[in-house]
Amino acid sequence: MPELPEVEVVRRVLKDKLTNKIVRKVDVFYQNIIGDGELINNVENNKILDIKRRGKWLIFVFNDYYMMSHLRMEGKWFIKDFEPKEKHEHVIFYFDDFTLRYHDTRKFGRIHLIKKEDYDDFFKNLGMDANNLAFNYLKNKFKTQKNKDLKEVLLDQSVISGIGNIYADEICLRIGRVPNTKIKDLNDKDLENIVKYSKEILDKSIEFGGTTIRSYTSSLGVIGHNQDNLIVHRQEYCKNCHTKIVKSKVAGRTTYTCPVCQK
DNA sequence: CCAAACCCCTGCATGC
DNA sequence: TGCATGCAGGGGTTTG
Repeated sequence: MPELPEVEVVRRVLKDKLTNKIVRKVDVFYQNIIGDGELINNVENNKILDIKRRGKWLIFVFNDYYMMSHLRMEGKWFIKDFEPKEKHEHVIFYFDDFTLRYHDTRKFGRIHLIKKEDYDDFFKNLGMDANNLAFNYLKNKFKTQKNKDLKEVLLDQSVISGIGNIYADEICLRIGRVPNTKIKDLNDKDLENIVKYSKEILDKSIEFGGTTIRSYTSSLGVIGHNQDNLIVHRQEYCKNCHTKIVKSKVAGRTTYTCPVCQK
């Protein structure tokens, strides 16, 4: 389940391999990935100028368009030769000497082609990136979230973008708060810690190539080793204090908490 | 207006 | 061994 660090690692690999390459043809094999009537074939014979990222969104930059890719649970990008399509490959981009394939076993991911002028509108409900937060921004955003659980708000992409279930647990651990702490019970020091440790945790994960929990896949650029750095998420014992981790549900998600490190 | 429920999907775990 | 059942999960949409 790619979150900000995994998407960033993929972005860097794709940017390196695809910048200045021209898409010759696009084949869509599963329409729901693209959405109704979207003209993804408009990128044919267009050059990829850059690849950017915002939250968990990958942004392929063309002359007149941005192609927005969200991997959701299991989406992956592969670069391959001109070999036959595999079962879970749903979109194939043909270049002069290779192909780029969107692979997604659960078909939850989405690819949208938008006009450049629609960029702001597309992201109008997206919060600041989790590795570049600011205290005043959080202070202001949290005013409308007072009775919500901390973890629910960390996962809310309209408040903070890029955090998923793994890093939400890790951030709660690092700031020493249980995930079901109400926002109104956080003090300024907690907010400073969210800003500081979100950046630290996510940047470190990027450095380690992201977190790879399902090791049977070899997703492009995402054979990361950050799973070795996780302190609570999917752990049996806390890596800080070796106390047995408590498993529960918060915000509808499987949640891991250390009863000693978190209050 | 908000929150909860539902929906999209498949692989895997569980139970019999 | 194999079949049926159910669960996970990001985020958009629908319902209450």
